[in-house]
Amino acid sequence: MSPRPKTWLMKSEPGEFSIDDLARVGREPWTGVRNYQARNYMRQMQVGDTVLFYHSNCALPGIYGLAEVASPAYPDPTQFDPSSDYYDPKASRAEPRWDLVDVHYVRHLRRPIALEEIRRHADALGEDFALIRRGSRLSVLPVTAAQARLLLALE
DNA sequence: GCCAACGTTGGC
DNA sequence: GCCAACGTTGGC
Repeated sequence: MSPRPKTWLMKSEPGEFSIDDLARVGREPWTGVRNYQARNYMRQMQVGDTVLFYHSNCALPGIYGLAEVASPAYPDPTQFDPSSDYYDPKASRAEPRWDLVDVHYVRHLRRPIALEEIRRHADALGEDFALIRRGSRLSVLPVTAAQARLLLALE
């Protein structure tokens, strides 16, 4: 049994869904993850785990806020919806492929922690930090307690 | 089971 | 908008 709560980092394009959007709605199902490794990490999540909310594909990529896992993993309904961008014709309700968790808003960071700043601490963060591992595009990834402490100390 | 082609991610 | 890196697909 690993210590709880754990910390995770989840990426979202702010043009699609930003920390401001999460603050407005309060709670949101994290739809659209279509990568097996990211899905498997969501399956490991437990209610109460901390989420570092990361903005990708934007002017200043980085961590913008904190959220919390609000549900255990369950099938992502968008995989069944032919009108959704995330529809997966190979998934069925009997045999779903993709899971998600709900997250709820905790707070904005006092200031964003930019990717560029995070990179400057690459040595301390270590090789296992997938966010800055070369070539890694994982959109859901685990953060160790030490890494989380270091990152949040930058705020 | 190999691997080329293709689509996607995401920083810059 | 470019492009490197990666994951998936499908022909063989």
